[in-house]
Amino acid sequence: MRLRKSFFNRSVHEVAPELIGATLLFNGAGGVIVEVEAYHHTEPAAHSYGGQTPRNAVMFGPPGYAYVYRSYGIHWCLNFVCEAKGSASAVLIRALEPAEGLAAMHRRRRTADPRLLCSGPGRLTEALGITHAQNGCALDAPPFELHGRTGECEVVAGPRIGITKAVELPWRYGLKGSRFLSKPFKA
DNA sequence: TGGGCGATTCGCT
DNA sequence: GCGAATCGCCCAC
Repeated sequence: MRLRKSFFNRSVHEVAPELIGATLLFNGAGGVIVEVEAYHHTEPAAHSYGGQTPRNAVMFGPPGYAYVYRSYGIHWCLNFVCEAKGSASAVLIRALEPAEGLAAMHRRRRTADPRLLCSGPGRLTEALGITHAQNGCALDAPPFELHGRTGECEVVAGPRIGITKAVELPWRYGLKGSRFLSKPFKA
């Protein structure tokens, strides 16, 4: 089932685990979401924690849109804006299991190893061809295509990766046992 | 107005 | 394991 904007108009803590097993395509390239992290404006690791700036403005807008920011001056990271307008919460998409548009993704990533295509937030945006041009784009319209998961899947949770604030919050979610995680979950 | 630092990745040791 | 690449934001001067 195709995900509409209303899917995202709920608590980020409901949406994030439900995105595991969903399918994300961009211009026909992408795959199954196997790892995400939730960020909420009330918690200091979120970009929106300190209030609205030109960079994070999309986070303060309505849910169901893409927030894309530059990480370490090099990579692009893709988020889905959640909750009601002004809540400024989002889900960071961290890893996909590649499924569609494999040739294009291998070309953009310059690797033959399928596990290096989309296993990391910077890697998956490069594989799909997502940049700041997509900041503020609707998620329920081309070139984005999002489908809800079709069957049951086992979701595991743990602490988020690569942050220095609010490190203890277990807001990283993953597909149990997936070989395409950016890092394994602690057993 | 400038220096430090971050939701990262890659290559070399 | 460690450090470099590199851009925008933020806080201290």
